[in-house]
Amino acid sequence: MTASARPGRGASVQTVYAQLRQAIVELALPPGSPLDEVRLSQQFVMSRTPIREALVRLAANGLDITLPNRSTIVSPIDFERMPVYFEALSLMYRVSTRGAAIRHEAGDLEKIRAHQAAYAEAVETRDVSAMIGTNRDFHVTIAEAAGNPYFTAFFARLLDEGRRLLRLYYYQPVEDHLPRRYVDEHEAMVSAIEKGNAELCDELGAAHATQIVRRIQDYIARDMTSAMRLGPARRPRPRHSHSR
Amino acid sequence: MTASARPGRGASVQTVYAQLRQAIVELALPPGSPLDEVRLSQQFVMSRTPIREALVRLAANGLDITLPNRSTIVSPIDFERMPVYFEALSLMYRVSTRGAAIRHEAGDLEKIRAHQAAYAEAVETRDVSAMIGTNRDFHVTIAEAAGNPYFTAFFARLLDEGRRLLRLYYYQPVEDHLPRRYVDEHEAMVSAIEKGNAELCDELGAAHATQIVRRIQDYIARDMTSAMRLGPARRPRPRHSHSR
DNA sequence: TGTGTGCAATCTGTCGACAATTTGCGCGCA
DNA sequence: TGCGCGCAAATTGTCGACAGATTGCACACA
Repeated sequence: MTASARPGRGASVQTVYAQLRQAIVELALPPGSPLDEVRLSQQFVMSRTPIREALVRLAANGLDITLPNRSTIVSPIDFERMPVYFEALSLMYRVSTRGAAIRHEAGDLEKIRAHQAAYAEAVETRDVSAMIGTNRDFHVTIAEAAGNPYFTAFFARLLDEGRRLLRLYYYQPVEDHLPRRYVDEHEAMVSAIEKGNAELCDELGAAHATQIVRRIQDYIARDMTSAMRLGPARRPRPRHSHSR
Repeated sequence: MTASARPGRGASVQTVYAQLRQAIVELALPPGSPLDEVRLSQQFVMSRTPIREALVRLAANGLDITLPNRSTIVSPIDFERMPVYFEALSLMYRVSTRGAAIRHEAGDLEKIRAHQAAYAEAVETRDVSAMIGTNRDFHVTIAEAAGNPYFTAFFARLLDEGRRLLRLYYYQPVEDHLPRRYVDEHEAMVSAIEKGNAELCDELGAAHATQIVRRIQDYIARDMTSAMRLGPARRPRPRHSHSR
């Protein structure tokens, strides 16, 4: 989030956009926190104009919300939306994997396998940040192999929003056998794509999504029970107060 | 596209955005035409700043493309993308109609029927512009009834992009029996939604999309044969030169 | 006459400043 | 002490201007 070397003409907006995006999806900027234009124009050493443009582009991707005549804020995580979020995610898992099975071309599998290897390594080294990032890249690359830019863009947007959820819940207890299970599921997907088995890909995508949903439900449930043990007077989890 | 009454603080951007969007989807601004900031700031009577912000937001919705250090242009229609476009559109027809069958609530059907009636009237009066607009509203309202904002936003974006295609091909010969057929198909969809028959909705959505694809394919084929009759020396359709 | 170079016009990217709106605080009043 | 009003600070929306980049034209040259 700190200012780096001053970029050339035209690159300022992209710099700000990329850095803010990174900070948002990695929760360095927590949901609901204000994005003050003057403060940002001081942190990055530039005028408010490119800052504003970056904020508008972030808003278009759903990463922040512009309150008219008030400060724009990092998009809150609306937990009520989680069911429909996973509905969308599940469908895109299925569609992208299925499409990749049917339409993947020479070289696609190599790229997919490369991301898969990176993910497996992140699991081995227990690098949570790398796990989340490489997992996203893995699925985006599959979507690209499916050759439908409309789906790819939509899926990438969903996955980015999902990275924030994953940071909150998914990989919290790193001492866990489940990430390895996902490595296996990914392997099965790659294998099915290579064989061109669309139906199997569809099933694997749906199962993968189901797995993730159940996983997060478990964490939320554990979360609430552990919070309840603290007594009824305290709010369940103050950290979630920014949702809405 | 002309300047209207000067709006208040904060409304300028929305005004420019809405007007440009309208002009683009209705092909008043043809694909590939440049969106000059200074010219626009003269047409609307305001500074370049709100113009730029509107252009950025349009770019985020895929309606224009910003060429660095050059003028931004209205997004070209890439005819090579049409197959994958219809793949995406077809899926969203199915998902939104299916979802509406399962999750529609009180009052949703009334809104859907209102749009359907407006569409039917547009067909009767042979108002092409109204047909395209009401058709979009009809499907967006179904998507809203399905209650998944992720799908709704994606679908709306696809339908807006589709409005340009429709203007180019779909409703060109107004003397046609097919629009009435779509009225019937819409009726069937509403009925299936009301009954909560998700599987039937899925099939109707897929059939609706297939119908539209075949229709446009017919027009393109007719287009090319009629162009070929002009002789081999002339390019098939100069109007398509802006694609890519 | 065709081609390469250089200049001028045009347009975008960025900046600093002003105006309008919102927000928070302090004050008066019951 | 609690509540409402009004002012001041802070922040956004908009503006005009300057600098850098690109494009097109004119001109020189072969």
